[in-house]
Amino acid sequence: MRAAQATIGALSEGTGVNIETIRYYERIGLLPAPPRSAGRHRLYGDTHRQRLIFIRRARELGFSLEEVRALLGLGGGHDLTCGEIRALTQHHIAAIREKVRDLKRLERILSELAGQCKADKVPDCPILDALNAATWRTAQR
Amino acid sequence: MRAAQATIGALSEGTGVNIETIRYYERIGLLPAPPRSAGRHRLYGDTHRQRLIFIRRARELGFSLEEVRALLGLGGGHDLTCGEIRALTQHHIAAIREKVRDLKRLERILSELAGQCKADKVPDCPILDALNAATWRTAQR
DNA sequence: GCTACAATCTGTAGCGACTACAGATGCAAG
DNA sequence: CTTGCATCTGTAGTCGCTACAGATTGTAGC
Repeated sequence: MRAAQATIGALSEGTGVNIETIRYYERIGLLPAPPRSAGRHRLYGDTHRQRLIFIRRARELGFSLEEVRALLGLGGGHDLTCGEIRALTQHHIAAIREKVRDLKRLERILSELAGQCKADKVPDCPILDALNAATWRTAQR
Repeated sequence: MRAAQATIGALSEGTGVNIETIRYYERIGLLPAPPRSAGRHRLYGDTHRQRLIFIRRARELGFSLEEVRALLGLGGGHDLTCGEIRALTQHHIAAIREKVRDLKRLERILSELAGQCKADKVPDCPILDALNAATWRTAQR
């Protein structure tokens, strides 16, 4: 383990998290405030780096910042049990599946509309027509 | 055609667009300001209703408000050609496909992690373990 | 030591697309 | 006329950052 003391720039470089975002995470209490240099510059150690990487990975998996907060055990005293984390995850999976369904339906509709465009030869645009007439109608939300 | 003059509440009811959202669309110039009653209440006609439904449908298809503005021909004088609209649409389709791919990858990873949870019997949580160790790593963005 | 110049600091405002108030009016039924 | 809902304007909040401005600090070359 090298670099026990990293500046915010080095941490950003090393984790792939934007500098502004790191400060933002500190402000909202996700990342603990690190010690400072004589001139008030932040100096991060390995625990901070690991925590930040954890946050980034959880974000990549689609957890919201509030959920990350819960996963980190910052939510009012007690850590989540494994069962609670599993429930949270499965809730996510369901949401993702629904979103995939929605997007696929959208893609199909848009593809059909685009397919009706005969390369600038038609007088009026079938896509605008569809937006005005809407025989397709997406499901109610 | 009934109800040549609808209040904002009736319009909202009839189109499925929130009252606040209707006022918001007016404020940003997507929906023209309607005439008012003696007491400054908005009174909408059929053209407004049709326009609002057009906006809602375009939004349902994933067009941004700026794109809707373009589709409506509000973007600085000239309307979009059919070819431009088609290009816009196909750009969307590509973006949607990419999002679907990302979400499916996410779903697969989360499902695998959730599957490793053996219903509260294991000592430590495999999901948290994964967030800390991250052998899976999602692709760089 | 001095001078550049880069990095970091704090604080605030902006993004998209709404949503949620507060506090003041208007309107329609009984 | 009163009651109570609808609507009005204006502003602030949401989420997860991102982008400044303007002031300091850290560092490398001379």
